Amino acid sequence: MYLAHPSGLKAHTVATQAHSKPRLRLPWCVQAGANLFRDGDRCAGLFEILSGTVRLSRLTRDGRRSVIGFGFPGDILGFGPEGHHIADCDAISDARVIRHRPEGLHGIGADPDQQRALLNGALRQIAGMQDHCMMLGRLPARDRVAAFLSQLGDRLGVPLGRYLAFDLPMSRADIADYLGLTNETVSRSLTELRNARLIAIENLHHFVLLSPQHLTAQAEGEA
Amino acid sequence: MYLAHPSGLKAHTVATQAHSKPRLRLPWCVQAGANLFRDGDRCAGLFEILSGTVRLSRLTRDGRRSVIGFGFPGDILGFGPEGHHIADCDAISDARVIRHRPEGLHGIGADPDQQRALLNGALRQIAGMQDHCMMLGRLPARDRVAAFLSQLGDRLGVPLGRYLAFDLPMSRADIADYLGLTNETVSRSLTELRNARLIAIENLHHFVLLSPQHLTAQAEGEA
DNA sequence: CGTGATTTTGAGTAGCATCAAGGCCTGTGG
DNA sequence: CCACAGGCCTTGATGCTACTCAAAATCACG
Repeated sequence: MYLAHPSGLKAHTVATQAHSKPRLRLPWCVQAGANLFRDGDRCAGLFEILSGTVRLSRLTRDGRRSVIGFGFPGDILGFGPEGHHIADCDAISDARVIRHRPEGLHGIGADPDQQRALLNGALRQIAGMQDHCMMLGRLPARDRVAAFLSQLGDRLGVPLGRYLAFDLPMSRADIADYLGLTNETVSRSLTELRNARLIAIENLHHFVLLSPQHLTAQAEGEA
Repeated sequence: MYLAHPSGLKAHTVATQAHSKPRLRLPWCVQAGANLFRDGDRCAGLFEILSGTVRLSRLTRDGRRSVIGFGFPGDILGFGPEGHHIADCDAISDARVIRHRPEGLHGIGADPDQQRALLNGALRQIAGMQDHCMMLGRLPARDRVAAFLSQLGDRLGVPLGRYLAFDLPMSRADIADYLGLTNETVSRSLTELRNARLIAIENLHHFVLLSPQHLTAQAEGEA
């Protein structure tokens, strides 16, 4: 899978390493803008994000870009089917990552616990992509942006009274390519949500969700 | 995963069953319109499609439907994360299915070969859903329909000279819900492709791809 | 053959993309 | 410290695509 939540996958991976040969390498610092791997590369391992944010993207034949997803601290990502990557992965902000070896995937004597953990992570990942597909197919622009901010709030938000505050590390263009919109439409949707008092934009990359419940409702199409 | 291609997964599953207790049940006939499982049901097994076509769909809170995917002969589908289904599965046409037990997923003494096969299937499935997301986000209606027909041609098509012919078991509404369009737009796109001599529509459910290459090019946005 | 469901076609509209200009931040050099 | 240049981001005007509403045509089934 490409983006797995820590629960389940992370715990198993770490536990596995504790009683076998060290498969853990030292944290590796990646500068903002640097590339972790490219579409078509052979998988050399699994990347666990310790800090920072990375972006998974693919290019269409006509040169346009689609952002598949983002990786935040705690996520594990970096292997595709048949042992090859099928997306580009770049650091959006300075990041620290650990590289794990991919024995669990393609080795002969793979650890069953690890395999089951990986499989569970993959199943969760599929469920998440189904949600994403439903959003792309059914929601109007404003609701997609609301859904995106709502997800980021759940993932990164720190409580601020009844609000949720978080840093938004990616650019408007990244968000647009993730949501299937243009950056102009993303920008317009953000001001719309701000005018509706659902969010506050402290500066370009720091957001506050003023009414997470209403934002979630918006994200589910309950206008 | 939800929809796995036969290569890799099917072979392993069958091989596994050959040397252990019989986990195979007799083929089970499902009438068109009947339900295999529902969103929220506990997973009772994996379904392998022998003949016919099934549809995986989910409902949004406001009652609209999204079609996640279709299952054709050779596909294996039917388990989600945490041991629960997260979609409805219905037979579109009369179908024969075999139900496999889900030991490979959640059992303690799971077969490693089977687990690896399942994981590989899940990874392939994720790759397919990424493609679907890119399509939903970036392609105009006509190209989405072209991509859909092109995929069906690859999967179901029988050569007819330089053409590819196949039965299209699902309704226009199903296609629309799969592609994130309305049935009117699907219909208009089909006539557009017919007028462009890329396809022929013998009757509502029997199609011929007159120029598979051009159709694929269309599907990739190369207008 | 008749009835209801599905599909196709048509007219009008809403929403998003495109094209274009202006504003805001950042970093650099005088 | 200030001026300037180059990105991003926002806002505006316009056109096109696909949705909505509506009706006609075709198909499926009794």
